[in-house]
Amino acid sequence: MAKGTSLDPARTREAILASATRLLYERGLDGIGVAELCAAVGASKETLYRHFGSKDGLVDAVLAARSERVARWLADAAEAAGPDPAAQLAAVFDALGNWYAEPGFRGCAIVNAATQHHGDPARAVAVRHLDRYLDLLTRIAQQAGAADPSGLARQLLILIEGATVVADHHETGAAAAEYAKHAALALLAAAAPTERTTR
Amino acid sequence: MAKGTSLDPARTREAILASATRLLYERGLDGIGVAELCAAVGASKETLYRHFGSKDGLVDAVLAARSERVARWLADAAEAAGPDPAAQLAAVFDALGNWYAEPGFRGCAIVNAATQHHGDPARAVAVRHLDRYLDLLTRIAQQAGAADPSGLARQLLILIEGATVVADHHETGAAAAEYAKHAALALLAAAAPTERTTR
DNA sequence: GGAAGGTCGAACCGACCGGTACCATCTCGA
DNA sequence: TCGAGATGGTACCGGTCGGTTCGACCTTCC
Repeated sequence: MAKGTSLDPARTREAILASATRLLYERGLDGIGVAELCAAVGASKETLYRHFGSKDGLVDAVLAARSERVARWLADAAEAAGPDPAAQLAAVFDALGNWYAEPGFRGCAIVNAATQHHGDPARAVAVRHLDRYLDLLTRIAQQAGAADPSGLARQLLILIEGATVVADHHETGAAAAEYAKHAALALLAAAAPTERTTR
Repeated sequence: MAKGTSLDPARTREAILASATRLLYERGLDGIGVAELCAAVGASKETLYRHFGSKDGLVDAVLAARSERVARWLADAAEAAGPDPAAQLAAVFDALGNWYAEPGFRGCAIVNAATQHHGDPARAVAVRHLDRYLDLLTRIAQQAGAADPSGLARQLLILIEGATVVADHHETGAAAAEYAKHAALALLAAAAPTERTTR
C-alpha cells in the first residue's frame, strides 16, 4: 500500500482487523508485538493506534468480531441440517470436526485469549461467547423435547469445549469431534426419550 | 532466608519450585518475570539459574511435577471410592468440583501452559498429562465392562477438560463438574448396559 | 489550486525482559 | 581454623515491548 493510498479508513481498519485476527491466533496474544503486526498488514503504528487506541483495544475488537462470526457459523451449520434436533447436533460437531482438522487449528481463539489474559476484558468476551453457544444448544435441546433443556445444553457445551481442548492438545484432526458427537447424541437421546420432536 | 543459610541445595530447589508453581499458575507463564519470581521465593537469580538453567527449564520442572501430582490426586480420589466403577467416576468429578470451587482456580495449569507456549516442550507435557487421564479413565471403563473402553475413556476425557474450561471461563464453582458428572455417569451406563461389573 | 485529513516510515521513549557476572556473606566439614 | 561451596544482593547487558511523535506524502473535496 502506497503512502497516502487510502480508499477508505474503514477499509484500512478491516485490513488491520483481518491480519491481526490471524496473527494473534497463530502466535498468541503475547506472541507478537505491535510492530510486527503493523509490518504484516502494511500499516504504520500511527494508523493502528488511531483506529484501535491500544493493543488491548485491537485485541478486544478482534475477539468480539471473531466470537460473533464463530457463533453464527455454528448456528448456520445447525440450521442447514434441517429440523431434526439430533441432525442439528450432529451437524454442529461435524462442523467442529472440520475446524479441528484445519492445518492452523490452535483451539478456540476466545478461550485461548481468556486463558492468556486472564483478567478483563478477555474474560467478559469469553463469558459472552459461551453464552452464545448455550443459546444455540438450549434451542436444540428444547426442540428435542428434553426434560431439562438448560441442563442438557450445559452438558453439550462441556462436550464442545472439551473436544476443542483435546483436539488442540492431544488428538489430531477430527477424532475428538467424533467422540464428542456420539456422546452428545447419546445424552440427547437419554434426555428426550420420545422419538418424535415436540413440534 | 539469610545469605548463606542453606540447609540443603535440594531444599532450595524445592522452595523455588513450590513458589514458582503457585505464581506461574496465578499470573500465567509470561505474566511474571524471573526477577519477581526470585524476589517472591527469597532467592537470587544466580541460584535459580544454577538449579534450572533457564526460565523454560523452571517451567518444565514445574509442569512435570504438577502433572504427576494432579494425576495421582485424581487416581487416589477414584481409588478411595471403592470398587464400583460408577462410584469411582463420580468421585473423580466430585474431586474436580472441589478444585473448581477453590478461590484461586484458573483452569488446568498444564493445558493453560500449552495454550500459552503453544510449541514445545509445554505441548509434550500436555500430551503426556492427558495420557495419564486416559489411563485412569480407561481402567474405570474396563472395570465397568464397557464395550469400547478406550472410546468411552476419550469421551470422559472430553468431559473432564470441557468441565475445566467451562468452570474457568463461564460457570462459578462446582456447577460444571456436576453437569459433567451426570453426563459421564449416563455415558457409562449406556456403554455398560449390564448392571454387574465384569469382575 | 489549496486546505484537510489519512497514511507511511522512522526515530524515539521509558520500562521491562531473560540472562550473566561479581562479590560479600554464611554454613559446614576437614 | 580454614577452605569449599551455596547463597543473596546488586549492577549490568542486549534486546524487545507498547506507545508517541514528527515529517513527508498522497488523496479527496471544496
